[in-house]
Amino acid sequence: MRTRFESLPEDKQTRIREVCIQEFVNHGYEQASTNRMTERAGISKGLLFHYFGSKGDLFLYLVDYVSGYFYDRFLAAPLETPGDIFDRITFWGLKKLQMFADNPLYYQFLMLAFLDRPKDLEGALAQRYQMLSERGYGLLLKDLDTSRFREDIDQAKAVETILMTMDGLGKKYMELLRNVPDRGLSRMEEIRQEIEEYQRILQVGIYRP
Amino acid sequence: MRTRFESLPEDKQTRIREVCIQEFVNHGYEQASTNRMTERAGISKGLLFHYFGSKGDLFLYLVDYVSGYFYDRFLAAPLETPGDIFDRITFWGLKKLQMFADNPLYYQFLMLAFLDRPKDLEGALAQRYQMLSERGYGLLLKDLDTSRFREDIDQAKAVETILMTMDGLGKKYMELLRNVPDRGLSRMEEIRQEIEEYQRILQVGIYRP
Amino acid sequence: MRTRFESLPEDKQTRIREVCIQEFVNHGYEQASTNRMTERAGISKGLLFHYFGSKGDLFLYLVDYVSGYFYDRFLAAPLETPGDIFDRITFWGLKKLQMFADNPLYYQFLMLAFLDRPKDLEGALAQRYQMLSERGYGLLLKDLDTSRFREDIDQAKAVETILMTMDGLGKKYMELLRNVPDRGLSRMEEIRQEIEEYQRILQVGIYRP
Amino acid sequence: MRTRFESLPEDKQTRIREVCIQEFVNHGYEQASTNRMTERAGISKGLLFHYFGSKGDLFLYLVDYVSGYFYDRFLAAPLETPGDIFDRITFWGLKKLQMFADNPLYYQFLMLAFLDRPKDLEGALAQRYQMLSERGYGLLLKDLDTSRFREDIDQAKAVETILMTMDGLGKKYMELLRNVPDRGLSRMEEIRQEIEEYQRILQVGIYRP
DNA sequence: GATGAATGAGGGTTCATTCAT
DNA sequence: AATGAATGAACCCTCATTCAT
Repeated sequence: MRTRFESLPEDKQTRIREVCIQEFVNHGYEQASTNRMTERAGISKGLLFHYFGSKGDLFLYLVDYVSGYFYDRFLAAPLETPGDIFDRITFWGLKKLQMFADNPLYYQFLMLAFLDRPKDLEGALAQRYQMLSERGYGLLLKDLDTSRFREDIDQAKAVETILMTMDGLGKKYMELLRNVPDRGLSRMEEIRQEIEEYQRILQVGIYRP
Repeated sequence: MRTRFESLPEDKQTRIREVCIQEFVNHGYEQASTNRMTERAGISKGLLFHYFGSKGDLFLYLVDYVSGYFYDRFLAAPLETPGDIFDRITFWGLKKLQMFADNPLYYQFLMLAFLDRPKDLEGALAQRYQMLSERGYGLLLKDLDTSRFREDIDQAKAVETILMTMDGLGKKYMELLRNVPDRGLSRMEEIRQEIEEYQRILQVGIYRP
Repeated sequence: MRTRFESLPEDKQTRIREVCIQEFVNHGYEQASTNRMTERAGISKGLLFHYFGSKGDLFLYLVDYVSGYFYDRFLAAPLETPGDIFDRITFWGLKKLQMFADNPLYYQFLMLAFLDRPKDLEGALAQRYQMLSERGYGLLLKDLDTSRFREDIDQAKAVETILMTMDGLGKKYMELLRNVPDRGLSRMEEIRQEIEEYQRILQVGIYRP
Repeated sequence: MRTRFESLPEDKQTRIREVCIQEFVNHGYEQASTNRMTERAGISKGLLFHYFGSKGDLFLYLVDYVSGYFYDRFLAAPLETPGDIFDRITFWGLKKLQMFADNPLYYQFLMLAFLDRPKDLEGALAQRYQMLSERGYGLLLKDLDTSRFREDIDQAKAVETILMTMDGLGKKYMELLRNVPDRGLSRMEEIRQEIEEYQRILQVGIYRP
């Protein structure tokens, strides 16, 4: 069942979406102004509410749209990476980088929506986050092969160490891409090598045996 | 040179500060209302502006105050921890936990100020963050003893791996403290042991030799 | 000459009418929303205006429809009640009760239209009220037989005393029916007896001779 | 404890009150516009809310003010009318007429507030109505002397007959005063005589013995 | 120093109505 | 006949800030 908005010509939809996402990313949910949105999109105040009903529903629509956008492009393929946890995480980390590089605006919007959740929409967003997580990150830890792990360490903590390091790396690359976005995916191979060095450090340890 | 505000009786200063910090923490910078602050502090609207000039200046004053508060209590002492990088980081991580446990409201306020920087105050806050960082975290990596590190790994990356893991751990504990604040520092010893297990994993590595 | 609306299939007409009347009764004329009406009736916004031209015209159409509805069922038969003024008024009062019980929604709508007249429609409604009154209530006082009245009292005032008492009673019963609508007409005989007691009091007077 | 508004110069208070009451009487609670009020009172939009907080609170303030106005002038004196129920009711009925004649605008405002209670304020208004009623009308039926009543009629119904007739009369006079307000209290004596004729009719009855 | 009355732009949202399709 | 996108004024209310007292 198409919503009112989705029945619009594609280019108009796109223009309105970009304007609204930009406004949300620039000012945050509460501080974003529907007035500015309509001005910049060149439509009347009333029309935005004709389409979406309320600021909150507009936000949720955009979350769904952007989630779908990334899902189709990056997440739809099942996570069938062979190999151990390091391989899987590399695969997943690079996917996130690709998503960011592909559309930094959209990616920032999702981060805003999922990490700085506006209070009013907490419930609705938590649910969406859950769903999207399960389709991606969540599968990472299923059926994990830890046969090569040392036996004298806490295995759960070992896994968490890997995850924390990779989270930190992800944040670092994201920051870098945000500040020098034009280099985009061109560094991808370079980054992959860097990740591998970090993984090797985790594998063999830092101290001499 | 004392500001107008600092010439007030200490208890009145304190009351006003607590009310304002609470309001900022509860609503964020933009959503915080100076009207509510004056109402709750029991002073007139005009007076707040008489003291601080503007909402932004009030915020910066509070950032400086809270920074000073923590600096005096936790950061002033030089970082003379003996031992290698792991020891230093443990020392630093526990300090952050202590700061949170000592005054969760102030800690949250600083996190708000430094991590979700309000656009208008971006510059002023970045500068303050820089200064505070250098006095604490920054010293961590000075004159680092890496003599026990393996030679076949990238040393800078090894250090960063440690830092990233410890950042992740810090976030985890902070979350825990926020949700179960009454346990407070009582778990400190427990946490120290947990940190050491993580460090051991980093030291010896995850895979069997 | 059939209006556009009246050329519609009967069931569609009915659905639209019920929805609109309900909306007017629930919210009053000004607060009633044509948007909600079209949503609930399952027709487009434009169509309502295609049929009725404006909110005001829609309201007047409904007034006419409901007036006609009651007129056909309850008022068309000439008021040929034999007997004196008391008999006639009893007859008329019971009619009003029947009208309410027959269709409380319609009855409330007419009360809204005629007693809380929306400012914009004041003139048009006053005229309609006049017409409907004359066909019902108005006939009540034509060719009145007052031969049994005392001679030492003002006859016009005596008649008005009866009318005012009966109006008061009517309001009381209406309130009762609204609050306990399911009992509906079942109390009709009981009410008739009550009315007769009031009339007897008026006939013989309150004080001892 | 004076409210913000009550600390204003008396003439400014009066101007604002009259403007707001007029607006409420002209358009009803929901349809009344705070924008129009501030325009006509010559104050800024924000100021009205600075004084009263919300449209609803403004309305309740006005209800209290007008209630107090009438209470001081007409209701404060205890209802010590000697004589029977007819005397009491005459006394009370004339009071209401005086109240209307004294300030028709205020009187209409109270009728609006108490009889067409805005839904949002239902509770607060019901409570105020209760209190005002008890101080006036409510006392009417206390310690009633019905010793001169006939014994063959239902006494409760007899009392109610009187009340209903007088209500009807009250409404009639009110209507008349509204349409010819300039005559005001000048007809008071005339009206008193008319009331007495109605009461005599009720006392002796309409039919010949 | 201290007050709080005063401002007016801007917030999200609803509304009856129009008109190209 | 029927649609629903489109309008823009108006709604109540909040805001940080100013300034005469």
